[in-house]
Amino acid sequence: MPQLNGGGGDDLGANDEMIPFKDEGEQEEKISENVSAERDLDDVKSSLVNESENNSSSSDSEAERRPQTRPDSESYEKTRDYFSEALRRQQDGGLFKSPHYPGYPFLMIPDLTNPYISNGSLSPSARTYLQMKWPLLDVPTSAGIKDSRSPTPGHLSNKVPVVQHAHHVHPLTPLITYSNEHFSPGTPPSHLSPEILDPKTGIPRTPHPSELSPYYPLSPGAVGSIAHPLSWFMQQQGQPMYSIPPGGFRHPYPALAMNASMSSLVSSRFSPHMVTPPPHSLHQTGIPHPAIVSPAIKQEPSGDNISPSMKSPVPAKKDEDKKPHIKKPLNAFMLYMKEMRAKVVAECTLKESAAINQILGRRWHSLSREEQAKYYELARKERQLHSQLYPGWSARDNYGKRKKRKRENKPDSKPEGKRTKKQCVQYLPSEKMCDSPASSHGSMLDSPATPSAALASPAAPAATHSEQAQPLSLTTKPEGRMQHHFSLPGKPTISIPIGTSSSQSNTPILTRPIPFTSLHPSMLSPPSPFHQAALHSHHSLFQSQPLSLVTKPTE
DNA sequence: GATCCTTTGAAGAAC
DNA sequence: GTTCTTCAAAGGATC
Repeated sequence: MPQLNGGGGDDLGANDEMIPFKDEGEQEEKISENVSAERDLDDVKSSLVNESENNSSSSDSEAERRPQTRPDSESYEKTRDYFSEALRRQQDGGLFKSPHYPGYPFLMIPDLTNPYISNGSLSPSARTYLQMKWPLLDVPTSAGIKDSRSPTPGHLSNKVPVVQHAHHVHPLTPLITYSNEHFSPGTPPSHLSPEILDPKTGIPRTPHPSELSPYYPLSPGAVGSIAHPLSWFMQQQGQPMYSIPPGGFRHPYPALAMNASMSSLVSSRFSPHMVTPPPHSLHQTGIPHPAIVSPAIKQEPSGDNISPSMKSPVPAKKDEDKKPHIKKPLNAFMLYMKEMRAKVVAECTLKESAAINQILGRRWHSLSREEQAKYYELARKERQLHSQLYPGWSARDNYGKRKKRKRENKPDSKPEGKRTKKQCVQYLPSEKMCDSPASSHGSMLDSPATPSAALASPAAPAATHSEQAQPLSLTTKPEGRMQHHFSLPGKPTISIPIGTSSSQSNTPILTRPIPFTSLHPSMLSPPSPFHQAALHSHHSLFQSQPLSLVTKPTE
């Protein structure tokens, strides 16, 4: 199970060799080539196209072309050095020395002149961090944080939910703002703002507790017993946590008494159905709170997605229907996906989530172990919090909530007839290619091959099912049904499926074509050295279908 | 409007 | 212990 050592991740990189982020030799070779980025891009594109057109002729050129997929590696290196230096300086500053969780990106505090000036004991920078990471941290004292210099944009305050974050913004984004690209110092998201503009008067006001977290399913008495998932940081910061009365309390707004980070986690993530609605389930603006009008379960058209308080008073619902749907806590990849999706979408003309997810999946594997560790840790905390909030909840509870997925019928029925799979005819992009410049901040988007996820992350689980080990995400799963296991000392075993996915057998590998030219080269991160090794070991297999856009023939 | 697709990871069931 | 299945998010595509 990919859980980080709760001890704080000191072992994240202790014993494992750190594969060089960038192969110097490779870079030198690349420099010597002195090929322009555009040409590289063209090469990559044509290579990919050729691969899909002609499977047989691409294999040996692929390895050579790999390095060319990073035409901006030099600038990336510079950027990386810059941030490394920034990190070093920041750490030298003593503010965040020796973080318990090295994976947490203390280096990504983008703006130490954040308008949210503390009136407390924290230095502005520290306060900035807290405000950014745990926007609700100062909720109880938010009235005292008012700073006329940082008026919250009204349009944001009014529409951006406090608990349910805006579209494409991960609800935990404030918690996992690993990149300053997510943070615009000038326009802090309203949910980070200590105050909210009254939509009518425009006067900043203290957020109503119900807006901060309008729902908590916890019994008041249970709240106090919950250990703060992020207490390590709270304590480290010397920031007093919200004092939760031992033995519980009877606060009209339990969320107010919940510590902040938990509040943000809970309020943004977990279903409102679990919670006794606040006295008013409408947002103070009168607009239904986005979190309350949660998407819930699409497959539950029975009205469960409406807050109980908003339902018609007619209680003629079965208990089953009333049974709240508690969603699973997000795993690390999901957290990553939520945060990075917008980026990928912004950089790419692709709109299909399936395609985006493929890119994200590949990038996920390209993340360094530290980067992944951040998400593993967040996911772990989410699970921890989830288990604390819903002690009796089991993932099994959600089984069957969705309509049965099609693949359930797949094993013996081929998908003909209804919903015939679109043949993955390669289509050359008519749309503008994804030519958005890669991030220049050394973000994950540009991350060159680094130790693969499974390899890199100490928390990475051994791939237990075939779907979980697809190191070359955009590739076709070759025929057959084999799994090759790779293991390194101290590394989780990695299963590289050389066959169809068990749960998706008979399924086209790529049921929809992905226009390669819509993929920025940086999105097609080259496989990690480990992946390359794996790839090499199965060269012949992958050679036959290196980057196929051809639908795997159904059987 | 409902479902599929696609990704990885977690959890549970089944073997 | 291993394998398999389901669900979590997202949104365009498809039925």
